[in-house]
Amino acid sequence: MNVNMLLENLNEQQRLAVSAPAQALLVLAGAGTGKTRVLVHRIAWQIQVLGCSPYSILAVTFTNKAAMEMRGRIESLLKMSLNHFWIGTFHSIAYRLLRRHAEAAKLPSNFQVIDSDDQLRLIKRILTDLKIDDKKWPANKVQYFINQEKENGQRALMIETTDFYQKNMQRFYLEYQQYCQRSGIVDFSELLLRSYELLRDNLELRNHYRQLFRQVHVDEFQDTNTIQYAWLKLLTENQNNLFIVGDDDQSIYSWRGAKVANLTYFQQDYPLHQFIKLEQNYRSTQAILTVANHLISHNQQRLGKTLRTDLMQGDQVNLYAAFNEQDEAYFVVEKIKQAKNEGKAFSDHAILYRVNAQSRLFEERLMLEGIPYRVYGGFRFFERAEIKNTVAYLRLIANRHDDASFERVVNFPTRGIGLKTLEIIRKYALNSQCSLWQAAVDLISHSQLSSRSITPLKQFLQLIKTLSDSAEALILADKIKLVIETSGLQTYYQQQSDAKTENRLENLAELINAASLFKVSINDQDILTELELFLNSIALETGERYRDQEIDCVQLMTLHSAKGLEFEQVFVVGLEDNLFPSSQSLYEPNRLEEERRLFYVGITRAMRHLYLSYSESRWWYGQENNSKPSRFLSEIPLDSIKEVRLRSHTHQKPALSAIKPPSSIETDYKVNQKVQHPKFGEGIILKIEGEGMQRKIQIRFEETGIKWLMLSYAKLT
DNA sequence: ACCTGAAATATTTTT
DNA sequence: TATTTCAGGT
Repeated sequence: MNVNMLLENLNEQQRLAVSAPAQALLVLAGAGTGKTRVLVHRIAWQIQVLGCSPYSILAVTFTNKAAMEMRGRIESLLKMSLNHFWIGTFHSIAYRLLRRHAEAAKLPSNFQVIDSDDQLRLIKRILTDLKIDDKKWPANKVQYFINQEKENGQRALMIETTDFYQKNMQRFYLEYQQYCQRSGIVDFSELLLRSYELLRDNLELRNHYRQLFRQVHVDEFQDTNTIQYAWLKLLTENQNNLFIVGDDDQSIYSWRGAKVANLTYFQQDYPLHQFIKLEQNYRSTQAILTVANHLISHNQQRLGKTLRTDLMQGDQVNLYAAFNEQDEAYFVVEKIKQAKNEGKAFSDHAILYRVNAQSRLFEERLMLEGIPYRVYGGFRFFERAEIKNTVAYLRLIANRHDDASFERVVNFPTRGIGLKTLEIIRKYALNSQCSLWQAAVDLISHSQLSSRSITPLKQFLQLIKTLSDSAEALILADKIKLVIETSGLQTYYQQQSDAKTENRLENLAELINAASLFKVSINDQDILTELELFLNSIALETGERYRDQEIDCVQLMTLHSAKGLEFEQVFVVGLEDNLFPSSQSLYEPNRLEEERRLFYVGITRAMRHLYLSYSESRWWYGQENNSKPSRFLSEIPLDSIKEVRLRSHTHQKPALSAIKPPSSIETDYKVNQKVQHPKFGEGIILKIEGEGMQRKIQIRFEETGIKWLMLSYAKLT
């Protein structure tokens, strides 16, 4: 391997980025411009040419998939195995840091990672213990609040507020925080916050890692949130060695706390950075890029860049107006069949939709035609109830004082331990500040339980004890097998043999399979058992990696999960107002821009052929609704799209004529004027900005507070 | 403890 | 519409 090999087949801009000296660098890379390629070659360059040790390179991504791909590509480029490379998601890197420095992070060495589902359950539990009315203070709102605060770097006691709502939320946050600390539980946002604090408060450690990492790389930087950026800054500030790749036009996670503004902050915080734009697109035809460029130019907040391609014009972008959602699915599947007959593979096709619920129609249609397909996202493997139940048993084996798991399976499968008994155990545990397990043990020995419930409870405790004893000598996969067989789960799922539960045993078998594939990293001098490591790792994984990827099948996914992927032929479906853009984003300019970026992401996934479709009516909430074509369609020049139909529906009215830009509002508004909004109610105008279609208006609503609205869409009276 | 049916509730997007 | 939660009966 020589230097030239790493630089050949790169364009000038890419080459500049790859061969730059170690310094702060921003690569603003449009869709399909070889972003990952640059990152991969850059890392290889540092190892090969600059002589960096693989351990001295940190690369962070947002998904496990991206991390795995990057690792694989570097490995095949360098032809060496880089097992303990610092490549991973923010969460998994944070986990690794905390694992190594648990004590310094003020965590018990056997701390447990919980997923958002577990987090919600825990919050519910805490709220009931506090005797809080869950109608007034819904657990998911509390969860959202806590995570949001953590992602902004705020601990409960750091929040300064006099607001009643916030005060209450703060109290719940504090309770939750204390509970987690007591029981060594770490949720997703805690991983980030805790590892930030670890580096912030620990000069020695911080310096160690600052010296270790010669360069820190971040993929999809536009998706970083406040705490992630703060963490990166701790590692790189004043060293000027942060290498970031991102695209502000593909920022689609602001609802999850991502701050596009971090791109701007980076430019301020690293004044010596180099700035490279990648605008040469290698993925899509001219026709597709024209549509993409036009669409995204409607966004106001952009750093600005335009994609170019040397590829041919290609087929026009197609638009199909379906008369209902079934017709839409029929159309898409027909097109896929046609392409297959012309020699294309099923896996060259992707159907992209706004919400997961839309997948069903396409699945039905594909199934009917006997076409293999794969749905990404949606129900995640490790979130299925049967998996979670098994995991709960495993967790109890690893740690009997895991209350969440205790609650989950103490009476599942049912063994005669009712709510009453459980209530007594909870109360006892709360009073004596001990775990539910300990409470159960104590209550039995003090014989403070009714004779009816004492036997099953004893049996349960005995079951867990026996399980952990006999599991001790077994390998991981066999441990899990033993649990499934002995706990009664297997019998339970065997008895439940309706169509829906049929897969459950298969899923359990898959869990055993996943365990047998699980590899413990040798590197970390861990005190944890293999089981504990496995349990933590599945909290951080979606289970995607254990799936079979060999089969040739049509790809179905949300627009969000399509980011980073590419397909020969792409269908973006359901392009209707209220669905895409979603009804919750229609009236707020920032959210509308994000929806537009989401559409932009969808369009730029296509290499050769792009089909857009909408339906004139759609079943929603069990009702048939007339739908309007998405306003985004009116932002694409008409001559760059071709209207298509199937031969069977020649009577259809032309689709393009239905697409009209929203009528501009003639009424003039003044500051301080009272207005009425269909969704938000009454309010007062605070500010008006912008001209024409881009005119924005700031209103204080009595109910919902201050909001920016797009005047041309706001339907004010 | 568990079953049943009615009523409420939910639909972004994910580590 | 589909799923989940809740109340009331056994």
